[in-house]
Amino acid sequence: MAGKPVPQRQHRPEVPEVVVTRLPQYVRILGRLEQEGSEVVSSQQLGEMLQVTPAQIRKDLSYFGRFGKQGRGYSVRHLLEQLREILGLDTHWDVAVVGVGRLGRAIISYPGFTPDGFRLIAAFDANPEVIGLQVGDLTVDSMERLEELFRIKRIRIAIVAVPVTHTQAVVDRLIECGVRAILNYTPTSPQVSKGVKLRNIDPVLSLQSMTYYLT
Amino acid sequence: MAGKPVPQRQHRPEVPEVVVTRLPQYVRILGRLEQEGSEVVSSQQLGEMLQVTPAQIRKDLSYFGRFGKQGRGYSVRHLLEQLREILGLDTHWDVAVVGVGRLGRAIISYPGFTPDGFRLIAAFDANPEVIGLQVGDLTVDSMERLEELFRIKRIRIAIVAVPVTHTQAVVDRLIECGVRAILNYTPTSPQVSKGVKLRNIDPVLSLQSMTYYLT
DNA sequence: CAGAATTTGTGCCGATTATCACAAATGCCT
DNA sequence: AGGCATTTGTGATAATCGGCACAAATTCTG
Repeated sequence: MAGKPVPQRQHRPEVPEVVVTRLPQYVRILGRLEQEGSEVVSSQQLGEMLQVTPAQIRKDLSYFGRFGKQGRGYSVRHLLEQLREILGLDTHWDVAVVGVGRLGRAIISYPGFTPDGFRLIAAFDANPEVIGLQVGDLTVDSMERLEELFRIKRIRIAIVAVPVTHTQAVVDRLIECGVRAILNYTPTSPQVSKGVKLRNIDPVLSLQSMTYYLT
Repeated sequence: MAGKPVPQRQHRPEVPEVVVTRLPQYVRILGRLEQEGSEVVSSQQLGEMLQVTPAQIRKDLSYFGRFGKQGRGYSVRHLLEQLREILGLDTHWDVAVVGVGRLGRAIISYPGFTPDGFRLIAAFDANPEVIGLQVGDLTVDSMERLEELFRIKRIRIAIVAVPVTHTQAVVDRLIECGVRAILNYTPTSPQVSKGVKLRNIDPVLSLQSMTYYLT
């Protein structure tokens, strides 16, 4: 009866998921350093900037190779390049938004995804009043065209911002047509099959866990 | 020289922070169950709904007391009540938003905070074109009134959605006038002093950690 | 060029976190 | 009432994760 929850499959089983979640932060800092013209950086310096121990940074990086030089540190440009490749950020990713309510519109209009290599190329909604609307530089498609377009355009990443009652159904449809990464803005954590990655953006949960410390 | 990163202070040192972050999820599910009229629930059932092991739920709850009944489970209503009290969700919290750009406006208009007991009662921006504007049912105040209003209204929770370059300065000002919990929407992780809680909402980092598994 | 100063990569260990497994308590059924 | 089925709370154990500390490699300094 139980149905013990199965842990999410690891892409490369030897790399813990926590490590993977830290890599983008390294990428971001390195990007900033490169902008500023830094050529070399030590785990010490990175650690101060990110508020983690230098040892952790070195250990994290060691899962993927040996990028540093003893006595010197890491080449900013080289490490950045390597990490971007490891994370698959050396190419552009096509992303579609499902649900174009207030939240969906804000997401589409948010200019922060594009510079990081994520291209919003489609948006879907069930509401006839929204379908056909121009939002940002996207035209909202009907939910009926979802399967068709995801398949044709080979979209692997979706952002979900539908009403909470529809979340699971939408997620199921997305997975069915090849989506492997879902950024979920609804206040639920839908079930996803093995091999599908899910990240929840849930500001209310964040607030509610902080109030504990305010009492 | 290092400056070893100090771990954030624990409110009740014996309760791990991971446990606290799970409690709001329990609250949410229990709320739904109460709505549906369930009177009793077992850790087994809760675990299935949340995709965690029943043992974890029981262990988590055991940090705060003994809420269940052997052979029966937990009273939905009672457990919900207790958890809401533990998290400080039995009262309303006043919250202010700093930064009323596109993102700030979306946050203010988002209807999801209010039902969970968070009242957005003020909004601030530095841009003269935005100050005085009506957003939702708030009027945007000047940044110059920030200290004044936070102090008078005893606001302890702030949502930050300012340009990334201003984040640290704004956070410092907020802490200076008594804010103890910050929900940060900017793509940085500002430094906060001991005793101040910070949660970052950073969808780009989430996307970037998922692409690792798509390669 | 020799010695001092850095800094990496990693084996090892300690801390934290999750899970197991079972005694004790309760409810249910006949 | 008695036996069986459930389910909690928790001590013990296992798995995961973070950090120390040091050899090896490199740079710097005079």
